[in-house]
Amino acid sequence: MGRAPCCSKVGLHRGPWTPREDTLLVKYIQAHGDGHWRSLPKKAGLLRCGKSCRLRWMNYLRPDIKRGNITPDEDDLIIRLHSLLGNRWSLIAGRLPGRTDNEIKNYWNTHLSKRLLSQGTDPNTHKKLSEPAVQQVKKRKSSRGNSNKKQNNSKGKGAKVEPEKPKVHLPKPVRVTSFSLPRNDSFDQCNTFSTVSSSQGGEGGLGTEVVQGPWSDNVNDDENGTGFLAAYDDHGFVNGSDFECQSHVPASDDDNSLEKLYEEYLQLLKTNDDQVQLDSFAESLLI
DNA sequence: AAGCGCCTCAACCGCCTGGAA
DNA sequence: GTTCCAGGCGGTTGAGGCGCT
Repeated sequence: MGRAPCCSKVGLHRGPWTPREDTLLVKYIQAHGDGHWRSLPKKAGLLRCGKSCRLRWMNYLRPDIKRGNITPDEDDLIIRLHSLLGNRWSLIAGRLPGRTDNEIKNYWNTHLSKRLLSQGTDPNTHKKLSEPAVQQVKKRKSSRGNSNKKQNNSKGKGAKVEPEKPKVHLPKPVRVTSFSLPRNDSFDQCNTFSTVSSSQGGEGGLGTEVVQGPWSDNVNDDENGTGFLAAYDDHGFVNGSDFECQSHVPASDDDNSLEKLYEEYLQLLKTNDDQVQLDSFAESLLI
C-alpha cells in the first residue's frame, strides 16, 4: 500500500523559488517560527508543498547558513567524517556550523569523491584503490572532451550507464530526531567546540551574511597545494585509529576549532575498543 | 560564433522513523 | 498493538552555466 504523497501536487508551484516566495516564507517563519510544515504554506500564502518550504528554509533561507567558500579545513573534516560515518550527510553537516546536508552531499558528489578517486582512494571505503582502478579513473578524466565523454550524465537518463555508485559500507544510519539533534541546536553544540558562529554573524538576519557564489577556488585548486590529502592517504583514516590530525593550512580560529572538533571524535574512537567504535562515535553525535 | 556535452547544485522524490490518536 | 501523520533523510533529477571543439 503506497503512501499518499505528502501533499496534493495539484495547483502547487514547483521548481525554483522566486524572491517573492522566499520573502513570504521568511516573513512567516520570523513571525511564527518554523515547524508544522504541512500547514505552513497555506498560512504563509504559498502555493508550495510543505516539504518544499522546509527544504527551502533549511537549506537556503535560515539566517545561520553560510554558503560557498568551503575552507580546506572544512574540506578535510568532511572527508574524515565521511570515512567514519559514510553518507550520513545530516550528521556530517551537524558538525560543520552553517553547512547543510544538501550542500555537503552535493559538494561530496561533485568535488570530493572525484578528488579522492583521482588520488587513488575509493571514496566509499576510503581505502586505496588498486592500480588498474586508479588508471581507469585517470583515463576517464583525460578522456573528457573527446567524443566518448558521456559518463555519469543525468541528462542521458534513459540509457543511463551506471557508473560505480557510491555504496555505504557502514551500518545503517541512525536517524537523528529533531529532539536529539535539532538543526539549530546542533550548531550551538558545535559552538561548544568552536567559535565559528561568532565570526559569521548568525544573528545578522536573513541574507545579510549569506555568501552566494561558487565554491572557493582554494578548494578546487587545492589538489596538492596544502598536502592534506596526501596526509590523508598516508595515514589511512579509514579506521580512524592510526592517523594524526594535521593542520595544513594557516591556522585561523575556525580552522583550529574544526581540528579540535575532529580530534575530540578521534579521542572517542580511541578510548573504545574497535568493536564499538562506530556506535560510540555515532552516539556521541546524537547526545 | 555556434553547437555540443559535461558539470554544478537547487529542488524533488520516496522511504523511514517517531509520536500521536 | 495498530494506524496515521508529520518531519527528516539520502538518493536522484534536470535546468542552466560553462568549457571545449
